[in-house]
Amino acid sequence: MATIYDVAKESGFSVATVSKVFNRYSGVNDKTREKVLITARRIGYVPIQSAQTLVTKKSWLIGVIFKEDLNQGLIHPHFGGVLETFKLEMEKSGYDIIFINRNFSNQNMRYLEHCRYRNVDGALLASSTLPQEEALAIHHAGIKCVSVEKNYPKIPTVISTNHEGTMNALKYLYSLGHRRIGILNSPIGSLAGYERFEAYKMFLKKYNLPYDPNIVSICDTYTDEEGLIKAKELVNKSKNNLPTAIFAGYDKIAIILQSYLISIGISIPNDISIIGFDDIEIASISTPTLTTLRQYRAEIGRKAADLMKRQLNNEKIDTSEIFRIPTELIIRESTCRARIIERI
Amino acid sequence: MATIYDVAKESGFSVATVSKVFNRYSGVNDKTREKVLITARRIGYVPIQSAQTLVTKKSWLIGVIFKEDLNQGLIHPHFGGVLETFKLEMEKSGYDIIFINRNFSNQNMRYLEHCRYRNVDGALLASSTLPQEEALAIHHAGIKCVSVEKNYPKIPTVISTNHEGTMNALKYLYSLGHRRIGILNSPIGSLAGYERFEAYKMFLKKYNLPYDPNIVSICDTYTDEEGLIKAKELVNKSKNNLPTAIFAGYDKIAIILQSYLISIGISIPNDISIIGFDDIEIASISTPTLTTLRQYRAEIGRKAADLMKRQLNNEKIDTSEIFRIPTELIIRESTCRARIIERI
DNA sequence: TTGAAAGCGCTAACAC
DNA sequence: GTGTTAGCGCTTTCAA
Repeated sequence: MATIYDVAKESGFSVATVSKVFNRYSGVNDKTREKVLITARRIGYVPIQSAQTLVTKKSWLIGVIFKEDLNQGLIHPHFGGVLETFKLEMEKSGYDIIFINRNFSNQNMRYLEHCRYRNVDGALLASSTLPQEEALAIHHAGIKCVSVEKNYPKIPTVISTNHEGTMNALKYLYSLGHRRIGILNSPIGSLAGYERFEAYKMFLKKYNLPYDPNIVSICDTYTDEEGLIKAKELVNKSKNNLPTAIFAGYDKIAIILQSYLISIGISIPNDISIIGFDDIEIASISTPTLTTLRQYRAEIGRKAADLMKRQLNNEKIDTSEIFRIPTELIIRESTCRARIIERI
Repeated sequence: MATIYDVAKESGFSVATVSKVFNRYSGVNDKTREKVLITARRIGYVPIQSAQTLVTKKSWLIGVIFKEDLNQGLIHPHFGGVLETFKLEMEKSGYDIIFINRNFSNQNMRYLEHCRYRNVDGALLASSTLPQEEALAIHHAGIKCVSVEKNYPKIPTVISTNHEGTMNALKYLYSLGHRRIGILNSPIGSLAGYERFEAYKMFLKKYNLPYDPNIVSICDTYTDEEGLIKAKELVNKSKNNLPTAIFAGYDKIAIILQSYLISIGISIPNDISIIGFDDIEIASISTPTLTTLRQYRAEIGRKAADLMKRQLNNEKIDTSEIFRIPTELIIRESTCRARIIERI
């Protein structure tokens, strides 16, 4: 492979000059620059990143810490969508994306080790299981962080308006006449799950509706199996007095719930209305199609990339509040007006 | 950050010895090894990959060239699935995954340039639009390649048994009494599309059925819009004599076709049976659920990783034939016995 | 505007 | 078994 020395020799200038050309320094004669560039192209010179990194300490690499219960990884409909736009935006500025994992060694702090091993300039935290301690260690190592999942002190977070979204969903159900609204929620260990559940409780208070544990089920993990178990649990607990509507913490679980209810002879939405959260592709294809809160994944990814770039340019970022991306209520077939009988 | 010199100084040995310890050389005293390791852990030493790469020319990085019409990127249900397992398997052996893109400069051979810039040891070719010329340039640069999309000379390819799968699908339809079977195919520029279409034609010949261009539509791209256009075209061309069954080149387009047919009052499967290819998640959720050929994406990813690792270990790989992963016919609701009336 | 040279952190002869 | 040392390909003072 051609090195900077080859370009220097061939063009008749020194390596210092060639380096300056490639790093867009000002103090280079235009003719010199042109000659160097032509020579470089002719002999197929490409600067080697590892050599650059060694001296500049800048790798142009962004680590992605991306791991959840499901091990769905890249195909995860929500995070995969966020990541796609984040990646595109970072690539525009010359950064490449690399996945950080825990295979690196057998100690703790493995994510941090992996980050240092690869010298990443920044890290996108998109793991529902990354402990605060590890996140902060990465931050303190001088690696610029942005989170799109949990909220860590001093690290900017980009996430949907879970509270408002959930409120809107519940108000919509209320407007349809529903007064007995259950919840099948995502794990409250995740920020999204926590905020949605808090919104649920606040809604009940605000509208003077009783909190009935018999129509509340909360998952501990995001697996399909657990989703089904909790869906059944919810039905069993309330079988003498089923809710007329159920808010499901995310679309996947809404679909699981819907299928289960249909399988035991409950009609959706006539007997029970269902509302999800995410608006993943399946939501518009399932039967009935799912009323849900759309998350703007591309917007989240774009905002995260923006915050990342600004930090990489050493701008100060306000980390005192979470950056929110609005959600939108998408009304489809899984919700309808509560039957009058319910209100007697 | 602690360097190898710090470890050397602190432990009382030389950098050469420390290096040997970290590279698992044999000629190191056990006690020495232990002391070095303890010191390294104590001061938080992590070897810097860019320094290692500079001297060893090995980056432990695998580039993924992953791009298709749809720009779905990571969320692409087929390639995303393949990539996920590939990534996991490569990570087990110490390799990290990096995405190679064309933003690198403004010339041709941009993928190759990006590969060299990052010094990748191998490249997974998963792009439906990567020209042979560029693929071979990467191969000739000494970068180990595996393809999971197109077939390039001298580069091992892992792909599903498209021919047998399509044959099985069509035979199944035949066994249900269908004699007028249409096809709404993926672009034949892709290997998958080509092989499936060839299998279709061979099936007709084998079963002595006429080839009728009125029930054949082939997409030029993988976009949803094009899918719908070609679906309509197929129906329009054959509206006086509709097929009783249609083989769709991939699940997404099968769903689009199905929705369209239902929207114009055609009943699935009673009027027309539909069969897809992929078995993506939606296939089991759509209404009716989709009969389809399951592709074992994890198997493809695993086999690709295996071939990659073997090349990285300088094993010779037989590239004379394509490595095939079997498909499986998954029978669901979108297919049924042809009505007798059709056979009169 | 250009060039000489030191050094980034590591590996791998080679010498001891 | 262990240590010395010359690079790997690049950037960046500093001097010319």
